[in-house]
Amino acid sequence: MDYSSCVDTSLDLNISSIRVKSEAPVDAGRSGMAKELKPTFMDFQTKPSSKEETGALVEELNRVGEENRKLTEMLTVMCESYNALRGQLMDYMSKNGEKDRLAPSKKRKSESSHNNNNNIAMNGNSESSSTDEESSKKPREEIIKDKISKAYVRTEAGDTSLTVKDGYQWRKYGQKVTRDNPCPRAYFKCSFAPSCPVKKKVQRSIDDQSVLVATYEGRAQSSSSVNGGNTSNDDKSSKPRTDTPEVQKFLVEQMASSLTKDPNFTAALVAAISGRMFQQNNSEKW
DNA sequence: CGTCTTTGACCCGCGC
DNA sequence: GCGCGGGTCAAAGACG
Repeated sequence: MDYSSCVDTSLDLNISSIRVKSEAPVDAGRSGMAKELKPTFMDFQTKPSSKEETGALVEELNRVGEENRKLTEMLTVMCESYNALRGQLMDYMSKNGEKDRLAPSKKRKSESSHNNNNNIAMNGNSESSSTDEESSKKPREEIIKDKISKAYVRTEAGDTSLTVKDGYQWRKYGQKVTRDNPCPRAYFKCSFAPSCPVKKKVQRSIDDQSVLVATYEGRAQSSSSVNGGNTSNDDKSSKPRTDTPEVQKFLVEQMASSLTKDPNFTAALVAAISGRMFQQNNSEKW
């Protein structure tokens, strides 16, 4: 699931509360839960003050580790649920979007009608169907080539740049002010492979100028992965390899940071966890 | 020195 | 055929 381009990156998944009685320095919040436990554990082993204390700390560590494992499981379940919901939303949007498209505008590019989508959407599937209408006019090769998806990225208030940090290398080759939006639109090509056909357009939303609308155009690979990342589908031919540890780490960090920054998500997570714990306590009692 | 960004000019499709 | 508008090119400058 690649939502790296529709999120911002400032959050830390840090578990400072878990670092019980440890003076281990914070690891810049980048290494994730399991790794952050290590320094604590090492401290316990190298500086045992007494057997009782060590035993208690190890017990605490085990308990925290178990909690960590449960939280991970819950997070996995939530991600799956989120993906399922997202799929349903995409279906719904593609159906509605089709209605909207059929009505107006014979213009070759009808992008403005999609600006009112919410800022978390990356509606690759619905957009890709937009070529159907034009299929009678376009040359065959273009029909095959076109696969469009959008990403909505909220930016900082003072950030005037048209850059979307999606983890990939783009070369800007043009900028244009369009008629329907006073904010300039920037055109990017993949700079990873010169022959790569994938392109990206970035423009601020006319409704909310703190939101960048990134439109990805390019041929999708046949593997329609279920990872929820439409962008990743589009860019496979252009991107650096996504199976490298660096890229995977980057994506994980992006995902974690965006999820934890979203107040709705954290609220839902807290509710889910507390609900789960409550449920668990009850089931243990009964 | 290589890479990236900027920006005016140019190309092309579409509507009138 | 002409004008408009979106998309692309490419020279020049900036930057590391």
